Amino acid sequence: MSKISPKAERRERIIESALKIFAEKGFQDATISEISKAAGVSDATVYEYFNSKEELLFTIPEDITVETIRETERVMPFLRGAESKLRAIVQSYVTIYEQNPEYANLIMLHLKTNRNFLRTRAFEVVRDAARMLLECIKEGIETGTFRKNTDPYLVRSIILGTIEHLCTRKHLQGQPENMLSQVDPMVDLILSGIRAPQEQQNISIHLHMTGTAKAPETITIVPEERKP
Amino acid sequence: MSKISPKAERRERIIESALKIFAEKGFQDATISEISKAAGVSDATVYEYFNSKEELLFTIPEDITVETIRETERVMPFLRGAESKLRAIVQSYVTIYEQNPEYANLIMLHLKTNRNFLRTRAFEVVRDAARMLLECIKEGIETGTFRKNTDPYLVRSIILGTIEHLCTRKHLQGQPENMLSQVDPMVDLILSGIRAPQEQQNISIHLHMTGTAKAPETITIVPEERKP
Amino acid sequence: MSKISPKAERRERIIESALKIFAEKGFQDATISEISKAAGVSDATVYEYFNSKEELLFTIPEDITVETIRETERVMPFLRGAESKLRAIVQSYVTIYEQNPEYANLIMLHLKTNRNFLRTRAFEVVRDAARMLLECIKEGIETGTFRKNTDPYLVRSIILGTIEHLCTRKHLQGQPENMLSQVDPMVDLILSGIRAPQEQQNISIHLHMTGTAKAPETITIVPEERKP
Amino acid sequence: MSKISPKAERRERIIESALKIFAEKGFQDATISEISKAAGVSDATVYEYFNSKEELLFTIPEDITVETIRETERVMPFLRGAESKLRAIVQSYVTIYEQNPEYANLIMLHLKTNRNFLRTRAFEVVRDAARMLLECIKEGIETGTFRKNTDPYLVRSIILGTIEHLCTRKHLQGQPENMLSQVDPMVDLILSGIRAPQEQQNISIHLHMTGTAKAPETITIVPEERKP
DNA sequence: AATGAATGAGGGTTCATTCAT
DNA sequence: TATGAATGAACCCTCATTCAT
Repeated sequence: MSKISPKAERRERIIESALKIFAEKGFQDATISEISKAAGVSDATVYEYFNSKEELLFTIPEDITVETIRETERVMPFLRGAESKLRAIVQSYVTIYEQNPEYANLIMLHLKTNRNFLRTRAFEVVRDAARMLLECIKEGIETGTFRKNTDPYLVRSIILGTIEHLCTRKHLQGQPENMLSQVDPMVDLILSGIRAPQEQQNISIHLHMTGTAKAPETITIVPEERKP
Repeated sequence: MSKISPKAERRERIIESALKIFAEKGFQDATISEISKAAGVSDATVYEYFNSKEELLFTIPEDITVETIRETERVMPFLRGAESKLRAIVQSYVTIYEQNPEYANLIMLHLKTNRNFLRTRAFEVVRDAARMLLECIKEGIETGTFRKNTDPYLVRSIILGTIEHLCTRKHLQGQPENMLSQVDPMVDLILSGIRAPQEQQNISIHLHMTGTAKAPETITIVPEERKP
Repeated sequence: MSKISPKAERRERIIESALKIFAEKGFQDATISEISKAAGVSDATVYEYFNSKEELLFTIPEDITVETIRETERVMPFLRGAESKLRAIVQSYVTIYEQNPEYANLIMLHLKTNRNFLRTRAFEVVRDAARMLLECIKEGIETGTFRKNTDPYLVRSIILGTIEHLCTRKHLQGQPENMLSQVDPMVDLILSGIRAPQEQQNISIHLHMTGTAKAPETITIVPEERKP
Repeated sequence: MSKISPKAERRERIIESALKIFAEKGFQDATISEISKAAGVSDATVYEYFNSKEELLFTIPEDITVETIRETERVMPFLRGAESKLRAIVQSYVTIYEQNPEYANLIMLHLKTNRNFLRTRAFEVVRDAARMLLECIKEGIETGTFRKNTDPYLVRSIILGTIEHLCTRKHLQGQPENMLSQVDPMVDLILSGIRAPQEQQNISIHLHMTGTAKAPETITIVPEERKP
């Protein structure tokens, strides 16, 4: 039924070529000529669809970003508890980047540091996603899952920063090979850091002072020796 | 007594101008003309000191990076315990970036994602610093301060990623105003996430004095001395 | 009927301007700006047609060289005897240079000594022409027209060297005014130098009629058969 | 006795370096910096001795040219006959070029086609040499050694052109290996071409017609048909 | 709607030459 | 006298963008 219009298809081809080439060479070192050739159209045709090289750049992440975020948002309601949600969001982020290396490359190496990108529709979606993460952290705090004095903004920065760092590192230096395997350790670590202290960790010691002896003036607690 | 040679002084001026302008406009959008004008020299003079625009770019972080890292390394021996060291390193990183906003800008927005920068002398120093951080984490694991199953590389990524994220965010969006104030919460959070469980240190002791003896006025908990 | 495409026409104009200007100022002192202006196009347009200044330089002689050489080759089959051929070739060379002074200038003053020109398609044609000349000399030797011990390579060097010298001299010092008038004397001189001695053709015959018999009406001198 | 002044020695070093480098790379592609470095002096020092890069270029051939020409001139009076002189001059030319390959290279590839070189003191010497050659040819004509109708200018062009061609070819293409071995064949060839016809080549045939017949009115010499 | 062709605008880089020391 | 240091003046080349067809 949904016949793709040849025009939309052409547009798509241009975007794909642009993604590939921008990711490989960066915005400045990529040329329209190169992109149009890869897309099988003329330079001028690129300008039929996009007003400028930069507009083309900024259009690339739109679809994929929007799509993925929407998907994640759709899953959210089915998850219970801040921890599960947080884990799901992180998983979602990393999955996108792992499955779309060129997209990841473009975002991490070329768009994230572009001032004009901040004024972009695509970036708004990114901002939405970041907000979702923030809400989730706040929820955890409110429900008592996370420490009361947790700074949700800081936690978000830690999460996003870590993902970005891993992703950038992977694309520049080839490590880590598989980012997805890092998700659980990373989330575990952060959750450990912000989880509210659990009751069972508090030990009550009942001292029954039998006899008439004076209570000791000093109680020395000697931690068990750690075996090296 | 050590009069600064006019040549070194000129060189310094060029580097400073370049830092300012590269940070403001990025590598590609900055022109040698602009930089040379800002430094009060001619275009050709820039090329007397640096072989190319890119060499100029890569020379900028050298001094400041080297200097700061060395300083941090000098402090290390005086610190006891992985936690203190880790905190000091983070503090050191953030201090540089906080005190040299243009340098931070250049690193975070323009150099971090530059493939050629990886082959740079300045980057080697950066790598050294990252290694120092890693060693510190490993030390914490070995001495039992941190969990045995901690992945030191992941922890490092979390730390560096967070710093980078905060820094990038500050330079693109103006927040957080003061990164230094984030150091302690951030380190606390991460340490909480990787600290080995030490019941003795976290437990609440409820003394129910059921006898007739007088309650002691002071209970001193003396942790056993840690052997260095 | 065959309307010249405007593109080819533009290209032609650029080549003509380049010829003029390169001939006048030499390769290094000519600028693309100058050439493009003379051709009535922009600098960038020159680069639409030629990849570099040097490529433009090397393209210039292509057409004219190829064309003339081919023409000379076409005439060859109609000529009988090495001497006639040799004379025709020299005539052909000199005619080109006489009729295309700028081309001559470019070749003699700027291309002949250019190392990279040796790797050029145009130069291959030049080499072909030189080979044709060589073959012709060899033919003369084989057929006995020229001395057996003639070194064909030397003869060729003499011929080409002379033409080049005359041409260079004309363009630098204005003399000789008309090179074509030098062709016959030059060829005569060289032929005299390499022609096989043929006593029969040069001898004076003195007839002293001392008897009363009737003289024959025809005396046929039969040159001794030459052993191949 | 003749202590070389250190200044003259410096000057000499600069000239030698310049010869080497100009010959190797050509005038335009050689840099003063390169030359001064090779000479062990500073750029500025080069300008103490020579007013410009071009002046330096033109100064190079002076000494060697003057010296060689003078030497040849000194030998001339001891030679008898135009042929001997002509041969000596050619020999002299070729010897210089053979023994000073860099000098030959410079002259043939870089100076010979330089318009400004014509206004040079060094070129005057070259002109003198050419005049000497011309005189020698004229002498041969006057003394009857060479044909009366010989064009001395053309002969000179043939001689100089051949030498130049051989020399250029050697430096660009490596052939001929040894130019000196070409001197005799070349001179022989040219002399054969211009030598006045010798008496002994006229053969007298005495026909003794016995009988009473009338002498023939016409003797036709029919050269045998050449088989194609 | 698509494009072949053209170009304006601009930037990095080089180097002969100068001059204060 | 020698030079380290500085630079003015150019030039080649690139490419995003436009526009007539």
